[in-house]
Amino acid sequence: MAAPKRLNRDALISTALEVADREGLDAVTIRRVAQRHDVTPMALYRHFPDKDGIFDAVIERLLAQVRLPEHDERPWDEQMTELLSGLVEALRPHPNAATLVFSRILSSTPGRDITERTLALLRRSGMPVEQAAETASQTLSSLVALVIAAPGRTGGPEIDEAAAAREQKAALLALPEDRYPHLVAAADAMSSCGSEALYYGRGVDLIVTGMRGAQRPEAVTGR
Amino acid sequence: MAAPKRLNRDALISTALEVADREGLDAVTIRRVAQRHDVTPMALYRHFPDKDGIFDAVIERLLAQVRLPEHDERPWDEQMTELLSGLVEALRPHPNAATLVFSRILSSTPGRDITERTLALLRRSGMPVEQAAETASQTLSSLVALVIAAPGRTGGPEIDEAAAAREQKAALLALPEDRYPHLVAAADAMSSCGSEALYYGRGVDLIVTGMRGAQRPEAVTGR
DNA sequence: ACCTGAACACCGTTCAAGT
DNA sequence: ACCTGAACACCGTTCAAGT
Repeated sequence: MAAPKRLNRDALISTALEVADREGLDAVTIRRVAQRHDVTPMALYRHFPDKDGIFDAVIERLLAQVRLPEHDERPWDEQMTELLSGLVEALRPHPNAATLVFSRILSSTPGRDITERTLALLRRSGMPVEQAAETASQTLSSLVALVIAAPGRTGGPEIDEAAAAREQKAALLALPEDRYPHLVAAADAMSSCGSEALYYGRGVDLIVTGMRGAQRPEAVTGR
Repeated sequence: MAAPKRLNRDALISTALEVADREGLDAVTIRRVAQRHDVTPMALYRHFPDKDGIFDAVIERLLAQVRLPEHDERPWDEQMTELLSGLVEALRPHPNAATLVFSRILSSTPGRDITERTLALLRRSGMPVEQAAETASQTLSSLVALVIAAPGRTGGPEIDEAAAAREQKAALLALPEDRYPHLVAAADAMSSCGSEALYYGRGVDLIVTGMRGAQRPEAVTGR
């Protein structure tokens, strides 16, 4: 008879994600995840090839939450906005884990689906294949960056987020005002999101507007 | 008499950066850097408070290379393009280290200078302070993302870059064409930069065009 | 099939010395 | 002032076993 398996892959992924959310990516260790399940570190190797495999699974889960917009006759930029907003929504709750997406979009199935759709919409907008590929790549990584570097985030363990934001703000306000007038004036907005909805809404708009501009060559400056 | 100091802070930073470039960020360890200078790990603690201090110094050096454009009467978007291109040029040779920039732009002097100038140009474009702060934050992190996730980069140790690109391309070409028609068609462009100059030039344009669009409300869709 | 246990080659960092 | 040495509490991972 098979031994009753005590370990569950999905639960392990959840634990890894929780640890990442609460204490940062560096706190996610095989030994720590194992401990939370009252199991030897080596037990995890039944479910993942190695530590990176755990991260792969975490990202796959996050990206799988993204719902692709229905195929319909709406303008491409409207659908693009919906698609990209979906990606942002999926990553927002997990800014620490988001870093892992950079190297993994094309190696997970849901990531490939998102990329495929982005490419499709860019092609529909009139872009040649090569430029669409470049733009898709730039776009998706930029959105990940938006989540990682959202004002108020330190990138660290994030024990007390509000305190970190206050500290950040104080540091900016303490800057010499003659050298950093704008940084001092924007201390508040640079150290915490007034409205996350607005921050991400505008972030997506920045990109989509840039895409639209690429379709109107006269708007592009070049270098 | 003071003992002749064998260790040099700048040289240590160079070593850290070299290791990062060649073998990835994870390969940068205090012990490894120390070993390259024929010194005990503890010797480094004379020059840096801890490991993170080494990373801080690495990023400070990279960002210090960015030359801010002269103050002149050219249009804001032209100056912005120059500024952002300068940042990209500084980071391009060090994609592995670039990840560290996210959490450090505002905590290094050159990073603050870059951010201050970005804010100034956005304000000059007509943006209100809060939006300028948001946009500056989004812009700078997006450019970092461009470097980190440039087609052809795996994010890993990068032993053989060309081989990794070929492998990536083969993986894309092996995808089912009915489900991923665009991904298959764009396999080449998704797995390596045809022209890095074009990739980064268009990347900067994407952002700057997005900024211009924020000044023309009718171009913004919203959500 | 699923998990354990001991071991190996690494980490960052503290503390107490040496010269 | 500058560096060493031993030690501590961690890592990921291999190998060989237990049930």
